[in-house]
Amino acid sequence: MNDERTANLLGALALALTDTLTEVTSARAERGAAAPAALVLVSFYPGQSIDSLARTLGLSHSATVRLVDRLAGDALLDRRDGADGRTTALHLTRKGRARADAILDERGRALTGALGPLSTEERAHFSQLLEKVLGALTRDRQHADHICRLCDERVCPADDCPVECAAVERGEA
Amino acid sequence: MNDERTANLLGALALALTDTLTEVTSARAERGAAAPAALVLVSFYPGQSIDSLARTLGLSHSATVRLVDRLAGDALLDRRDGADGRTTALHLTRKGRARADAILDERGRALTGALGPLSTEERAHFSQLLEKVLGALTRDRQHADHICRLCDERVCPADDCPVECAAVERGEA
DNA sequence: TTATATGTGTGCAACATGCATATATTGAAT
DNA sequence: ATTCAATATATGCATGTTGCACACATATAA
Repeated sequence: MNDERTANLLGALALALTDTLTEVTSARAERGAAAPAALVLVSFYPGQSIDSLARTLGLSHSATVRLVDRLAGDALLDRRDGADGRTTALHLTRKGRARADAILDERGRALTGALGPLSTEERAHFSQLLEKVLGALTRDRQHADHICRLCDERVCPADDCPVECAAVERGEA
Repeated sequence: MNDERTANLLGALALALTDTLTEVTSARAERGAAAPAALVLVSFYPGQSIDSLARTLGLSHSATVRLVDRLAGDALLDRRDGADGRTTALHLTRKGRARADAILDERGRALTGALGPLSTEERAHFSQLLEKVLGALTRDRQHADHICRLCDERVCPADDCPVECAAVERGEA
């Protein structure tokens, strides 16, 4: 077989899917490319600080402050007092939670649709292959969080996630 | 099996790969996210007009004019006279060709690396599954070109490309 | 010849982003 | 207890990419 061609197909699929997902998720939070991920992350990890969010998003601190400004301006999230006097605890509003859910639903719909042409057996095998590739790709904890920044942890819990598991392994070593 | 989880893994992989590929390719043409694709497209389809490039990139016309300005300013491509008096024919300079090659090489390296954990048999199967998903994803000719905007046609010629083939099928219908 | 469509380029404003910096709070060392 | 470095948040500013509206040139059709 031609590995280079397989690699190229993989690249094309990644690009095509990311295009679609960006389109679909950004439509629900029109505040830049990172906005949907921010909502999803705060939804699953409420009380998170801006700095922690910045690291997971892969944005600078100041860019994240501005992003939070915009989302708070849209009444999608609140800044509350953190345990530490310096930190801010981010929480979604009711409206923000609805947006986060919509983002995850649309994303899930698009991705499930992409699996449409595969049979049940093929999907099972595809899943195994995806797990292998994903696990090997993961560099460390922070990278893992970044990769999973748009993941739906309702259907893919952390203890069963190949990316999370790889991060834990790397962390122990 | 859990389809939603498989879908989620697919989304995570697409995101992780696109992050890496964007990083790797943008490092060779630091003129915005679309710059690497522009170089690759002009490399495989020299003489192309700005409008055609804009449609394939999915950018507005004016944004593409500016992108071409920047790339020409970096001496990566030339504007020549087109057959039509209105159109510009885009051609890469020697330097631009070298960049396009570097972009494709780095992209290929990253993607081939991602396939590392798979056995020969697994890669062959993976390839088949990717083809099915990609083909079904393709909407029309223009979408096909957009999906393949960073593809290495040296290793994945159009007559053997599932995306191209799907576009042709759709076009005939 | 006139009207319409197509292709290119520019003025302008909007937007997201990073760097440098200011300020406040925490924790550790003296 | 005081001082100093580290941490967290926020802001001023500059940069870079983008789209819209528009101007202009060229081609095509009526």
